[in-house]
Amino acid sequence: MQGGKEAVIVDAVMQMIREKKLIPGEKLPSENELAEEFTAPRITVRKALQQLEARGHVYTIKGKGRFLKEEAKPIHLHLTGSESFTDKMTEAGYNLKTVNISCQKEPSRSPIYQKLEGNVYKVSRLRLIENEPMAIHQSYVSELAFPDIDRDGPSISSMFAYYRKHGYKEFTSNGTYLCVRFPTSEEQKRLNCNSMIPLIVLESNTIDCESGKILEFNEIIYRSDKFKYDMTR
Amino acid sequence: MQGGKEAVIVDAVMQMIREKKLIPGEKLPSENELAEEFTAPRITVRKALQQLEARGHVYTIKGKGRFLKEEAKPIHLHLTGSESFTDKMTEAGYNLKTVNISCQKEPSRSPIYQKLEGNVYKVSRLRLIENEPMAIHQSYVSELAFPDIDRDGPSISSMFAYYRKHGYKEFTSNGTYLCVRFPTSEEQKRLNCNSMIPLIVLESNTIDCESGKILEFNEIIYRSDKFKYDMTR
DNA sequence: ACACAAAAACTTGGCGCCAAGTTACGATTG
DNA sequence: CAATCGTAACTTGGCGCCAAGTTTTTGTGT
Repeated sequence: MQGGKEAVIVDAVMQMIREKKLIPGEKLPSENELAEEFTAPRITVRKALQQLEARGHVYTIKGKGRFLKEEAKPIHLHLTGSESFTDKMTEAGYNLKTVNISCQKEPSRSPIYQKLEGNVYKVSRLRLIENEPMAIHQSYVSELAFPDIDRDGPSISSMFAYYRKHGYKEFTSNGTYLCVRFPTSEEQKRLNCNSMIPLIVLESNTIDCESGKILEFNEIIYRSDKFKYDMTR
Repeated sequence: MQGGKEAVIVDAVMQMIREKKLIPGEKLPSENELAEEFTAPRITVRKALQQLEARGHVYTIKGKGRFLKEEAKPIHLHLTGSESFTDKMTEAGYNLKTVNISCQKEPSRSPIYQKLEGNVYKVSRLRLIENEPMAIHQSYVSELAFPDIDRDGPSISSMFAYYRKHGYKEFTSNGTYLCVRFPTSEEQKRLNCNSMIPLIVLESNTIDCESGKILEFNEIIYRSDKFKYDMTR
């Protein structure tokens, strides 16, 4: 895989973007122009530009050219507080909406069965801010703990509210891990993002403070480009 | 940009990897085989496979095929403690080495001049664990605070040691932000990674506890795939 | 029957050219 | 002179085929 020239072209365009030499909506140089400028075959230029598009920086109109995308101002998100995502966004004045995507029984091969017993259901919710999909919240809940989860799950929007309805009042967690990965095609559709927008995934759990009982394991999947992640304690 | 089939193929191969249907070193199906299986043009398959390669999952040998890369076991890294990276790794028993990459004066257009006065030098160090490049640490230091930074910078491996030599004893910071971005071609070389390995960048500063003086602004650039990031407080 | 060389079949990589869409320019018409 | 239409020049997108490397099969000689 010939990466040298392609990387140089990607670097050069990224620098143009960073230094504001290109403004959002502005047309990028054409493939032919860049091929000449960098003394590279057109296919190499195309690969570089397609990489930029996959990363979400650029959109393409056939016959017209490629244009720099407008980038939204990232939303400040405190990653290390104990407040829920909902509370954080609401307090900051954002219009937050939650849409339940699905409630599905996990297949028996799923690694969740190394952590939870009984039939485990994955409840997935899409979080939208100002009507734009920003994050996916997924909770893994056992039927042993919540026998009606299969029936209730498809209409749950807040897991905390659901747990409160079952008598749990205060919640904590005993560990949170962060990883970065790329969206599946399904996630691309849900989050309206390109194939190479990295997702920040926080894996954690929810524990009832009083009994120490694990209520769920969860994953919060954020678009990495939509938030400014504050790690300050 | 035709993304549908490409994304489906990427998903399918990623699933094969996740479910251990492919073991490291094993050969992937050829472009022609996948083109037939997914009823897609060969160029679409190639794009999908090249995406997997750019993400670091696959390596290619021309004439032979594509093979699944061995993935190292991620190193546990506590992101929210106050210990230095060096202390964390050393305490965990890893063989950590630091190589000074460069010390360069920041160009006048640099955004660092909105935060620091005087000539600012960027001191870059490469952090290797078991001789494998894992992270880049970059400190932005002003000549006003450290008049000899230009001369001393190229041989600095520990900023904390340098500050201690100047009489500073205890350090804190007043904020840390996390973002995810892709490596420049230079970073790809330094970190020995492909173009689409996301980097986790922690931006912070170092403050002298006693005087409250800002000693530096810094960025720690981690390969996102090499660590298991523990966010637990 | 075995060993070696050549050819065929397979693999990924690259390129030229045509396909499909848009814009600009020149010619024609009212 | 302005408006409209057709053509050329430009744009990105896709495909067939050849390039370059590897492996397998076939043919030949001992």
